[in-house]
Parts: sequence; structure tokens; C-alpha cells
Amino acid sequence: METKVRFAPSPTGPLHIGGVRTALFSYLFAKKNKGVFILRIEDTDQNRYVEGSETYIQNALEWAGMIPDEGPSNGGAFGPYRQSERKAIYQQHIQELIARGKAYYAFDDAETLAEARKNAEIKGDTFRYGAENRMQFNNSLSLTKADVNAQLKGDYVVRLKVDPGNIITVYDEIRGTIQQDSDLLDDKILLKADGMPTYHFANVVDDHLMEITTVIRGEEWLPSLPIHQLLYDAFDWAAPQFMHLPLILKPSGKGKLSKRDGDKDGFPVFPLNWGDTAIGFKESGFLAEGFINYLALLGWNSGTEQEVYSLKELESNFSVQGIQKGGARFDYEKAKWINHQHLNAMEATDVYHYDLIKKQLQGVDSSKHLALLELLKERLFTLNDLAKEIGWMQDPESYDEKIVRKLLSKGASDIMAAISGVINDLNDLSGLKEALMPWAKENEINTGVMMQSLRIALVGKLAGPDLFKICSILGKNVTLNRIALAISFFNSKT
RNA sequence: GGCCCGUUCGUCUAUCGGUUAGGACGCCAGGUUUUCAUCCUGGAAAGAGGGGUUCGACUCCCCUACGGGCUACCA
Repeated sequence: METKVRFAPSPTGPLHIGGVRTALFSYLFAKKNKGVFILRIEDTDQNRYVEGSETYIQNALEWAGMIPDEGPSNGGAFGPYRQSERKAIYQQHIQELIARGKAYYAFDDAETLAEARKNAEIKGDTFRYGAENRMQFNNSLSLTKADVNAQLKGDYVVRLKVDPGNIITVYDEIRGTIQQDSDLLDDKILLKADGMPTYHFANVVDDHLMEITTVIRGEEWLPSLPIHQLLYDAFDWAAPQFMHLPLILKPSGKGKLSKRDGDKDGFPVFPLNWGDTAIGFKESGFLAEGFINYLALLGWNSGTEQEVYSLKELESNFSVQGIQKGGARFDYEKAKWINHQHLNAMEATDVYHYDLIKKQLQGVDSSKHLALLELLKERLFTLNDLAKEIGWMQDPESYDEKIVRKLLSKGASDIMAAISGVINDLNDLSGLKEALMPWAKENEINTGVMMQSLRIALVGKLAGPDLFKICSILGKNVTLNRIALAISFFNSKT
């Protein structure tokens, strides 16, 4: 049987990093098994619907390189792929469940239930709408047929009829067998008063109809797995296999990772920008593969010591055995390091394709762009790091005075003047090192002082890439000019 | 509160009864770079606690602690 995995987010805002990882594991599992990856939009809650979310989800998946084989935008044989467009399907199936005696109508209003909940709480109990008390409420099990028919003209919901006294056994591929006493389960609402299904019902019906073989979702769904199993049983359907992924936790402290953590410590928790309210990994200078690579490592490992993977490598190396049970803390430093590995492995010409890179290169002579990237890409952890690495393309605004004083006492001005002479005799500066080093030796000039003086003259401080490469990129005129500028500054200090 | 899941260096993790408990990020030191970063080498750093089972437990079982999730006509 062909493996079919779905990613089923709700369009309630930008896709969180945890959602992306669920998508990633689903995608990887599908690809690993030469199966199908499906996107299904779970928009059954009209109150929480946020405009633009679906587009965001699509864009995020596309950026990450996880293109769905079937979904709302590209269709497929099992559509529609938006739950809001499948109302008739749910209606039909809810009728089947009622006919089978596995579900029933309920007419209790919100106040009644709220009060019952409050009373239970006062007694220290957990409120449950179930076998032990369902006859005390207004529903098609407790009311006469005539009353039910009358009530059906107004608002109603449909509830699952959970039989008491059973031990429900479910199986999770990551955690193994899990058992649950059915007495502790609620008669969950399957169909809401607005005619829309709840998650539990829509999910089971759709997964079955779409012939999903493997359900991969967050750990928060584990407690409702027995309910879902009951639903499959009620329809006489075979349940798919289940994998419940561990959560992504805050970098430190308690709880799961939230947008707030990112805002506080200045890192993204979303794949892409969401208006100006949330920053994305993409805009923060991450390569899609670096981002995905890090995410894969949060809760999965190959069992080898390899940590840097391309998407393709992840697709072929992915395995359920490598999925972690416990939650994983988010670590932005490691994420950047992974990104750095990917960046470093790229050709400069490929790095140059990124808009983020081009933006930082604006105002720089375009004939020098590639040479700059060649020189600097190994220093980048994110694409956005380029700007601070090319500061020396501008004449220095100031000189590190502490170093200047030190160099002054060692005759820096005279050395620089002499260097100017050497440079002046050169046609271009690509051979500067070969010219300057022997010259210094010959004239018994301290190379340390020479190099430091030159660096201060060109950069203003003792930092940055190889000096001779800097000179070469800057060119003869700029180099000479900066040395002259530095000499006059040095002299003003004496 | 009830139910469910989890727990190896600070962090991500390897180990699937017998190991000097391995790797990576971060940190520290040294080297390369006559600078900084990169890079290379080295170092410090872990089995939550208590009971079992076993010749032998990080590994299997139980209890406790801690962490997380669920407990909506939200997903």
C-alpha cells in the first residue's frame, strides 16, 4: 500500500516552528517511503480563522522545499482539501454514526454545561459528559422521540457515545502501546451547532477518506488518540498508524517555545515574516536547507554522527527509530551554526543569488561583488551577516587610537610612507604580498608594525579578512589614498 | 485535581544488559590567520532519586520527584 501522509494545519495565523517541524517529519516520512505528502487545511473553526494564513502556510512549505503532492492549491483525487468545503461529507458520515447507534444528538445549552462543570469542580471532580450522567441531560438518548424531533428544529450538537467499562488500547509508533479506561473519556462533541465538525470527527473522516496511512502530529494530540480509535471502530474502519512528535521547548525555563521567547531574545520562531508582527528565519538570513536541517535535528537523529544534511539526504536517511520521545529545547546558536555549515559549503555564485545578499551589496561596485563573497562567505552565519563584514569597503571613519599610539612609537608614519612608494611601483595589487614581504625583510622593517599600520590605515581597527585581499579588492588608488589619510591622522597625533 | 506522555553533559543527542558513557552546539585553552572571524587540536562537562530483577544495569520492572500535554460546540 502506498504511504500517504498529511500535514493538517489550521489557518489561525502564521505557521509556528513546531508546525513546520511536524510538516517536515511528515514530508520526510512520505518521501522516505516513496509515498505522497498531502496538505489539508483544517478550517473548521470560523472564529479563529485568520485571513492570509493559508497563503502563508503554502509559502512557508514552498520556501522550505516541501511541496505537497496534493492540496488545496494543486488539487488531487481526494479533495476538497479544505475542511470547510467538506461539510456535506461530514453530515453524511455523522448520520451513519447516529444510525449505527454510535452517536447521538444533544441539546444542552452552554450555561447548563458550564454550571455542571462548575459544580463538579466545587466537589473536586472532573466534569464528564458520559455514560454515568448522559441521561440527566437533554439528548436523543434521554428524551422522547417527539421531543427530539421538536428540538432538532433548533440548535443541536452530535456527541460520540462512549461505552463504559472498556480498556481502549492504542498504538503509537514512537511510544508503543497506550491504554485508556473508557470510563474516563468524554462523549466528545463531533458536530458543532453551526454544522461544522470538530477536529476529532473531521480528522478521522478525512484521514480515512483520503486513505492516509500514517498520521504524524504533535504530542498534544496523544490524549485524544483513544477517542479517535473509538471513531475508527464505530465506522468499522482500520485506523492508520500514528506518530506523536515531542514538543519544541523554550531555550530556557519552563514550557513550550512561544513567539514571546523569540521577541525577547531576538530570534525567529516562524519560517517567514508575518506582516511586521513576526520575523521569519528566511528574513533573518537563513538558508531554507539550514533551517530545515536544524529543525530535523530537534527531535530526530540518524544514529550516526552526521549532523549536516541536505533536504535530499534527510529524505533518504529519515527513520522513525530516530525520533525522540522527550521534548527538545530550541537553541538558536546551534541553528546558526548549522546554517553556517550550509553557507560555507556553497559556491560564492550561488550565495550571490539571494536578494538578502544583493541588498547588502548595494552601493558597492558590482564588479567586486563576487570577489567579496568569495572572501567573506566563510565568515557568515546568516546571510544578513554580510553587511558588517564589508564595512571596510568604506574609508574608515575613525582609527583605533590605542593602537595608533602604540604604532606611532614604532615609526608607523615613516613605514607607511615607504609602503606607499612600494605600492606606487605596482601595476595592480594582486601581487602585493610577494612585493611587500621581501621588501620589508630587505629594509629591516618590522613586519608586525608594518601589517598593523597598514590594517589600521585601511580598516581603522585590527579586525577583518586578509589584508592583502582587502588591498586587492580596494585597488591601488583607494589603498594609496587611505594610507595618505592615515599618515596625516598619525602626524596630527604627534 | 484527574488522565496521558516524558526524564543521559548547560543544550541537541549516541548507547538498544557488560563501553574509559561517544559526537555536536556553547564554554575554556592552545595552534593557524603576523588582526578578528573561520578553521584545526585539546579540555571541563551527563545517566533525577529510591527500590527491585540480574553474575552484571543508563538500558528491564515498580515507586517518588520533576517536566510537558490534555481535561472547550479550539485545533
